[in-house]
Amino acid sequence: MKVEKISELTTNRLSVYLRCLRELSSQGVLSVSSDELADRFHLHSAQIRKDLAYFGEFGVRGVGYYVEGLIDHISKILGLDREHRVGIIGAGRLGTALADYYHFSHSNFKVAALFDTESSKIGTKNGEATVYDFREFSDVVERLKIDVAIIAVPANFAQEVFRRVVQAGITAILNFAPAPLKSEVNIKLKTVDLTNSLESLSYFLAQSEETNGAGKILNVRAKRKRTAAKNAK
Amino acid sequence: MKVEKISELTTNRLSVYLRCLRELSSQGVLSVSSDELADRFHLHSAQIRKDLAYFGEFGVRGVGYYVEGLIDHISKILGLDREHRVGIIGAGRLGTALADYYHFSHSNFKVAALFDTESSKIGTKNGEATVYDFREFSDVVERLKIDVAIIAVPANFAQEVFRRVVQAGITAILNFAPAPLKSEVNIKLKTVDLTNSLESLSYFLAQSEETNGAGKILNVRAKRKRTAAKNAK
DNA sequence: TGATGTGAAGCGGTTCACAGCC
DNA sequence: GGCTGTGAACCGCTTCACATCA
Repeated sequence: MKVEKISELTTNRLSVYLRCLRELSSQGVLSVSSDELADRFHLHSAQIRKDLAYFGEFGVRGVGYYVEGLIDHISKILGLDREHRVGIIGAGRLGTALADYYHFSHSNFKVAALFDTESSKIGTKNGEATVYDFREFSDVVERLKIDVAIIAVPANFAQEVFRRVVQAGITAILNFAPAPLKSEVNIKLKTVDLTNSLESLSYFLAQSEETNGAGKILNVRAKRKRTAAKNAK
Repeated sequence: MKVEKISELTTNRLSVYLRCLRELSSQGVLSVSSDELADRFHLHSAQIRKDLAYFGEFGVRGVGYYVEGLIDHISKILGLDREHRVGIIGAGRLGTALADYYHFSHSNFKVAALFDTESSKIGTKNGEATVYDFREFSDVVERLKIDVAIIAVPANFAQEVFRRVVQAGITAILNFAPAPLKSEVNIKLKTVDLTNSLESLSYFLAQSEETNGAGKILNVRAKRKRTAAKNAK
């Protein structure tokens, strides 16, 4: 075990391992080797061993990892042994859908409140969570002990919402707005860009068309200079 | 310009650049340097130049990049110069929310259809898209010329849905089910794991508690061996 | 014997630094 | 002079290979 900085790639994988281990547990499996885990999600066994070894010696040589014990360890490492309370800013379609999604994914994340500025939405219920006025964000955060924020507002509001969220003392933020938020130290900001995800699929489609279809990729170098010059208008 | 394999990290960034360039364009900005772009989203300027240089010499030395021209180039590279037609499998809360989201993000992705197996949902409208019976997936895909699929079903159905989607000839798939899908060559599968995203925030919170609070990180090595042994039960 | 834990090697992506060009 | 395009250096993550231990 080292006292190195743990990469986010590692913690992401821990969360994936955990899901798998829970399934194994429900199937009554007692122990599992890194090799077995590796081919569930197509990863390398050494990677799994390294990820786990950062945090301690959880395995037993010649045997593997005991499923129940490992679940406990990973849960504790990820801080999933205690409940987190989530506030979702933006009670539009996306915000309410996320509220639902997380509500039913019976995890340690409880959606405690939604926030919006539109008066027609304020006061409505969404499952068990009420929609509050975003102008009272700080107060509600304190009262409901919210420690995680999800931003689900249009891009042009995102930076301002982010500022207010940080101001209210929230340090962990999941952002769904397609905006390049300027973050700060000691604030964990994670952006999920739904448009981006589709566009990168589009690139793949464009590539396979080119290779299946007529022209080979990028044999157009000569043209480029002219194009750039022309763009000057 | 090289004829190397382009990393997905690069294409993701291209999509981010594109959004920024469109904004600049709407502000009437004519040209922009890699340095200016770099501090919009806090990136390194060399990175931006490299990303672009993979595809051609779009810049002008001493000047920068012409905004309009670069928008055209990136759009073409990402295949956003033509429309894509999306089918969403799973007409639950998440599926319909995504349908809405993509419908209003006036991009080149048109949600052409949703799919479900629940008879109460089949035939209903969702914005402009109808919910079809998933059992007729292949037919509808062909008829509506769908080329991108979004999987928004519970985890336990995901692998089977994935199989059917591939069978119908779809090669680009965005998956929201928290399941480790086994993919194939020539199929582009991208998974967005909403639970995962929150759990990695949780790790961050757990860390900052430890450092702010009592114990320093991981001074518990000695305990570990005992714990592992005990887990054997 | 069989699987872990881990230095060392390998690899891919980012940053540096500067030649080349406008 | 200023900014791009790019080889070289750098850095961090992944994979290898093997000593270690139940």
